[in-house]
Amino acid sequence: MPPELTLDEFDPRKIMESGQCFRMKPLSADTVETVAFGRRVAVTDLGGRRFRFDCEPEAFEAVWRDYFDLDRDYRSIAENAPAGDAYLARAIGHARGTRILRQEPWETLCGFILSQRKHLKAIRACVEALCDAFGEPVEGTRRRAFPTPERLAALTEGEARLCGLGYRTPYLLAAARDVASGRLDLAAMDRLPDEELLSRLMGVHGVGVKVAECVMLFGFGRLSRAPVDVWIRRVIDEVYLGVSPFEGYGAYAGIYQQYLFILRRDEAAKRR
DNA sequence: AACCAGGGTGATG
DNA sequence: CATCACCATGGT
Repeated sequence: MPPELTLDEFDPRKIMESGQCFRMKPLSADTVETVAFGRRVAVTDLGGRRFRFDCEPEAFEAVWRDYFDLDRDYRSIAENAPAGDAYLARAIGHARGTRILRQEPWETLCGFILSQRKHLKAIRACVEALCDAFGEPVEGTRRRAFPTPERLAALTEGEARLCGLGYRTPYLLAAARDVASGRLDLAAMDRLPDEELLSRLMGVHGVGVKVAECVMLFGFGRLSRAPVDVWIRRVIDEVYLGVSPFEGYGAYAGIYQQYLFILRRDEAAKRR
């Protein structure tokens, strides 16, 4: 019996379009599918805040409950947003239902290394190409897992480049070698304080502040981190007059950042 | 068909 | 430290 439950402030389709993950895709009007942790799940919106997770109950408890951050009270996070911040209030209204996924650090690191100077669609395409070419099979789907560090570390630059990575190819291989060699122990880094985690991640060739912050937020569950990308830079400049508001946003600054990002990006898209 | 994309690096003031 | 050209491909 696939788990069914009632969830507040949960919108899988919005999460899919949020830009924090690159492998979620629609199966139908009310169902999305993703692959992570070597498993596959399909989430169906049944209406009335009811959702079905198409997976084994053990997998739901072992992986997906945590992955989708289902035990966090996003309603109270929205209600406790900094007062007197009209733009943030609008962003919360617009992006409501988006949660911060707890993704695998390795895949998150690679995904955001590849994300630089790419649209969401293009990131998805090259991540999926990497998985198709070098990932292990996953039960219950024809899609494949994200390739292991060892697998990618063994590739030549020419092989990897076939997946459309462009000039990011050496960056990805550098990350793979760091992790495969043990020089970068992602599992152990889970316990590091924020500043040390940040500097370790930035030690990878091709990883700067922005990518490292994204990995912290989306791959290590550091919800206070607020990556500054081009969209957030515009929000800071246009709305907050050049002064970053994130220092005052507290432990969930990363969640508010995500809402601001989505609003600003979607507003720009509407203008075209 | 130009133009730009959830940036980073290395070289120069 | 601030700035800047350049990076390789794919989408629009």
